[in-house]
Amino acid sequence: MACVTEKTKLVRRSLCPVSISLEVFGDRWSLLIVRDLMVRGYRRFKEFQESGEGIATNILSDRLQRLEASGIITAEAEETDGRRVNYRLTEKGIDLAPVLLELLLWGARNEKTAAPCAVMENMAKNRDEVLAEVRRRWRDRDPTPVLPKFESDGRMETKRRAG
Amino acid sequence: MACVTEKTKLVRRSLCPVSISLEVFGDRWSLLIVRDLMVRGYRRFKEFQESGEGIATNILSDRLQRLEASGIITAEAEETDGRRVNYRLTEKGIDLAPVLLELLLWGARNEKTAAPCAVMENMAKNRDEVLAEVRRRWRDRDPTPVLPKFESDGRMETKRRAG
DNA sequence: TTATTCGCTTGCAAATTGCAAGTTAGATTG
DNA sequence: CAATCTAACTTGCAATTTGCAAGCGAATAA
Repeated sequence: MACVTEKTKLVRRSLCPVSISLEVFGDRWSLLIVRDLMVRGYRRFKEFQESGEGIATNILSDRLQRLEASGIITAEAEETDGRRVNYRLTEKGIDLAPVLLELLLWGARNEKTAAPCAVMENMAKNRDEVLAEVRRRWRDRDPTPVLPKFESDGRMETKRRAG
Repeated sequence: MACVTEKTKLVRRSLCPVSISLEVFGDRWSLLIVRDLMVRGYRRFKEFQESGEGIATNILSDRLQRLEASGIITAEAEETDGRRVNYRLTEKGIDLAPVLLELLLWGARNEKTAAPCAVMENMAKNRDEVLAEVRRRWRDRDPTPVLPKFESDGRMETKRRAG
């Protein structure tokens, strides 16, 4: 029982790979950031912030740090502008491509989204090609989006307390 | 702007399939429950509760309800014992098998887990067969685990506040 | 030098999770 | 039949995390 000099708490968990994976990114924001890096070609804080998902800056900052600590991304200041930080997926991070692709396909098939059906079906039929292309763009540092950004239709879903 | 008679709040989100998927199960507990149904053959509240992940009963209950509301699982009282509720993945739920499999493989490859490497490599090489088997067991209501339960090694990772 | 931009950080409120005890209904036991 | 046990939650409250919006400090532009 090591007594560590950090704020800590008793943690109980299994060593199942799914469980371990979910400890790394078992929250919605982390995988959305990975998506933005992998699929949309985003690199910078401001881009993630404006991704259309409504992430708060403190959460974004926290998640970027966690992803970096987990070895999924790296952060590097731009040489021409020291204020700018460019984030990039690591090999470990790009290895999440199949997870992201399956999430994408599941969502497109089972929920209402703005993704064109034909595009999704094509991706489902050509998983290997898609994954290879994602990896090529990552290797070549090509920021071209794999898919466009599917905006919300501008209508906000509002809910209100009864009464 | 529909005014609903429920507790609600302004929600802003994109219509990207990944984002939508993560709204359904972008928390660690939901996917762990799906794993237990899909991989371990669990059906009952008590089984999930005792899965070794340390889920609190209120969270378990809440997540089961949400998964049911999302159409991912169904809940049915047992005929021989009306206290018992059997949960089962729907077609929509079993369609998450590729997501779970990729999570499993990513975890096994990139993190320290208790999964035997040979088993994981074999699964990675035979994704289609694995997915077919998972679906067959689901269709036949065969609760045989696809994989054993990877226990924590009995040692609890404890942390304590400084001082 | 002032103004703008970038990537955070901060203070506080709201929401969610976690803990452990409690409740209710169904089943079993004696 | 009453007492006891079991299954699936529910509850009250504390701890933690998320969300909002303003603020900060460093780098760059004008």
